[in-house]
Amino acid sequence: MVRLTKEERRKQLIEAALRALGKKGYHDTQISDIIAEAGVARGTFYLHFQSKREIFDEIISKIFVEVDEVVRPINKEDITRIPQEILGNIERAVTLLLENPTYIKIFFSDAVGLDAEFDQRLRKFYTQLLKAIQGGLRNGQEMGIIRDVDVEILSLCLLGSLKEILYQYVLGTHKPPLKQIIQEVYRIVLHATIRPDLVDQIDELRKKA
Amino acid sequence: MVRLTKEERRKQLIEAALRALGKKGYHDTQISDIIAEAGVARGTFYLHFQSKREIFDEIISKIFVEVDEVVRPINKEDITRIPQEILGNIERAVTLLLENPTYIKIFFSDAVGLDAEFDQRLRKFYTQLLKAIQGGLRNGQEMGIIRDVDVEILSLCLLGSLKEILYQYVLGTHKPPLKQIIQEVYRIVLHATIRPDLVDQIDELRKKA
Amino acid sequence: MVRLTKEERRKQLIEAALRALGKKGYHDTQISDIIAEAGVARGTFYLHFQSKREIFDEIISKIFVEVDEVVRPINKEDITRIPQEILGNIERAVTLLLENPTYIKIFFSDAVGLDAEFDQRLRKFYTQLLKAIQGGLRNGQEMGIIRDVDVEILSLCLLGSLKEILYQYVLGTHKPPLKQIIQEVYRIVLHATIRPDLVDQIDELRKKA
Amino acid sequence: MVRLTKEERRKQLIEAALRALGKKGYHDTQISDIIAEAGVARGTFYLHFQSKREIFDEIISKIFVEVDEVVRPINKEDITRIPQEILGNIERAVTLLLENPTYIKIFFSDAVGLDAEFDQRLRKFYTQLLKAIQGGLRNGQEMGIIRDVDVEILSLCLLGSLKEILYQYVLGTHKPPLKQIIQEVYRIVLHATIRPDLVDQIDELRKKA
DNA sequence: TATGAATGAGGCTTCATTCAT
DNA sequence: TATGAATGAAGCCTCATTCAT
Repeated sequence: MVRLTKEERRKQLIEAALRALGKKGYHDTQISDIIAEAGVARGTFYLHFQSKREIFDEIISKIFVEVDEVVRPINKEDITRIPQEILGNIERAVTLLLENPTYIKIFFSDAVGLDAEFDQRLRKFYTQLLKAIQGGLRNGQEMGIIRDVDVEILSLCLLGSLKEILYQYVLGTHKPPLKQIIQEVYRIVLHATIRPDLVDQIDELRKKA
Repeated sequence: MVRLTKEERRKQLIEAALRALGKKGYHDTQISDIIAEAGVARGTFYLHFQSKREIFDEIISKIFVEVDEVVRPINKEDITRIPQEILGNIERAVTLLLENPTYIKIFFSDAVGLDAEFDQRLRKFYTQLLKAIQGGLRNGQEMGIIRDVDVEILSLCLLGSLKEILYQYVLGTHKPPLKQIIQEVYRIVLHATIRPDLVDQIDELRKKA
Repeated sequence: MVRLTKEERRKQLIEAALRALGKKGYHDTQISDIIAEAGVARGTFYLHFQSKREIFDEIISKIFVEVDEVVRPINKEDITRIPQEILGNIERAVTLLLENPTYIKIFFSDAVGLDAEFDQRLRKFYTQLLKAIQGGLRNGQEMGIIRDVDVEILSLCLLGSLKEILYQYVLGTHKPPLKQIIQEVYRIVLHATIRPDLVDQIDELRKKA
Repeated sequence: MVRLTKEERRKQLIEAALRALGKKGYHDTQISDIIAEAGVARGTFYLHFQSKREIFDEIISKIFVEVDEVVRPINKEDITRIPQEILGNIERAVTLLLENPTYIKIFFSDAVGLDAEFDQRLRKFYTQLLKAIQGGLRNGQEMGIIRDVDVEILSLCLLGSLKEILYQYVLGTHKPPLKQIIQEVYRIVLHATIRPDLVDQIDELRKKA
């Protein structure tokens, strides 16, 4: 019988749950899996979490927080730095997710349809993300950089593209080096969004930075 | 007690299951839901399907078939018709899915992570779809129409964009008219893929058609 | 596998639960006991009752109803018949309870403290019973038959006496013939309540009847 | 961490358990409740009691002892003092119980049906009590004071009356002042037991004393 | 073919008790 | 003596599947 402090055990259980979730997905992950992964007795789990649901909530929140920490607001003062900053956000987010493939699995599949309450949290998260993207795009349009395009649909495309790449990455279908992914995504985004005649010019900015 | 032929009953059960699935998702759909929806006794279900899993498989297959039927191979002989044909494929697929939102729900959430066997089927489906898209893109590159871009990543972007739009559509977040969706997607795809200097030219082709 | 109609099985389960309750009391009666007693699988229980609590509620209600059916309102028109009618009520109630000793066990011990909701039902039942007794006593006082005594306390004494006799009967401590119990209780009640100088006179009335 | 002697801690735990029991009843009182009430760690409890059952036994014994200490044997030499002594016993017992409502709760509800062993202790206690009452009654019959009545049933009535009054008192249904309760009970007992023609005479004795 | 009562493995959670510190 | 983390048996309930009618 190994004794840890409450805090340590809690953390360990969350990590164990994350591993279990990664292996089996939410619906097939049982308390048994989590405690086996943690090497702990059944009762110990309930010493730290009131229910299976609670630990899952904790995990979701944890992921939200980590993603939030990594995505920084774009400083729109200095136009020349905008591409770089967008790129930085994408890079940091993608890196975080690729380093924690389970996060992707949870976000993109398990969680959806989990239950009403969670669906709402997830939807809210995406809605905010989309709002942010849309804001950026509209801003670009006002500045005359972004093409005349339905901003809402374009934002969905950007989000969907990223999600799909990550998802397939996790599935192992396609695993190019991280740098390359970012690079390509950036270029695609560029073409999809920037006024055709400005693409080269903008890209120059980035290369300099 | 209504007596139907085996085939009729089977079909009726599949439709009932589809409705139930649409309401609750795979994991929360119980046999009880299906038979309630079908207005049939418990035993009757097992007269037609060996297990819950089997009817689900059937449904998946059904969806695959329908999607397959709607996506037609592009005739590459006549270059001028290519955009139109691609557009046609997208339109037909999108229409099918939007008319059967449950299909989307199943594909994009429930099914993922269902279990190893299903995951493989789904992956295979997507792999084929991606292969087709990639083929088209490479073709376009050879012909000098498509930009010099990582075809694999671009194909993921296209797929992801479409999925995301459909998914958000189902969630009800964003519900523009079908025509507009197709239109915008097409334009985004165009810019994302076509050599910038050819965009206008190509678009002309489509308008004529 | 024996098949009964839903109604039959339900009834059988209630009877089984009643037996189990009689043997072990509420807190120690497990679903296992009930289904063992009924010779039925675990799932079968839940086909008929949503929870352990539900079947217990059902049983309580059943007992309430049976007791209610047996206790008839006293007709105060004909004074000479009042003693006889009271006696009849007591006799029928006592007979019912002695024939179903489990009822007594449940009422007098298991049930008390079960939980807030049930406690309230039980309390309400007793309150009504006490009200009825008190009404009878006050009536008697107005007619000059019943001694000048605190009616509320006297009613508690009457109720408590009866409960105790029944309870000890069930425990097996003291098991005189039913007739004798009724007889003695009546006489005790008589002396405890009736104006001393009228006792003999009143008792004559009963003997005639 | 306050350090107490073994004896002090034990006493403190018993008091805490008594409070917990009073709030929730035996079946719903958990070790957690007791230690929370005592402000002590889980392990500490088991340092002093081997099991939940043990502390409960201790409590029961404690109550038995206290009741025993309060009920004094009747001195039958001086007939004139008998009513007073009986009254004194009742008064002291009732006072003790009303000052410790938990005792009543435990005795009259929780405990009953607890388990075979405890049931036996309780039954033995009551049997002794009843024997004592019966002894007194028979004595009175020999002396020609008590009516010709079934002593066993009468003793049950007396016990039951007292129990019911106390129980309803605890429930809060009826809370007259203590003095009045004793008074009324005495009068009821008097009429229920004493030869009708002696009632007044006997009551005089008490008033003088 | 149709019914719906019956089954029982399996999951979640509780809580008295133990044990390392 | 005191702590509180850890244990695991045992109970409740669900639900896919079976089977007698």
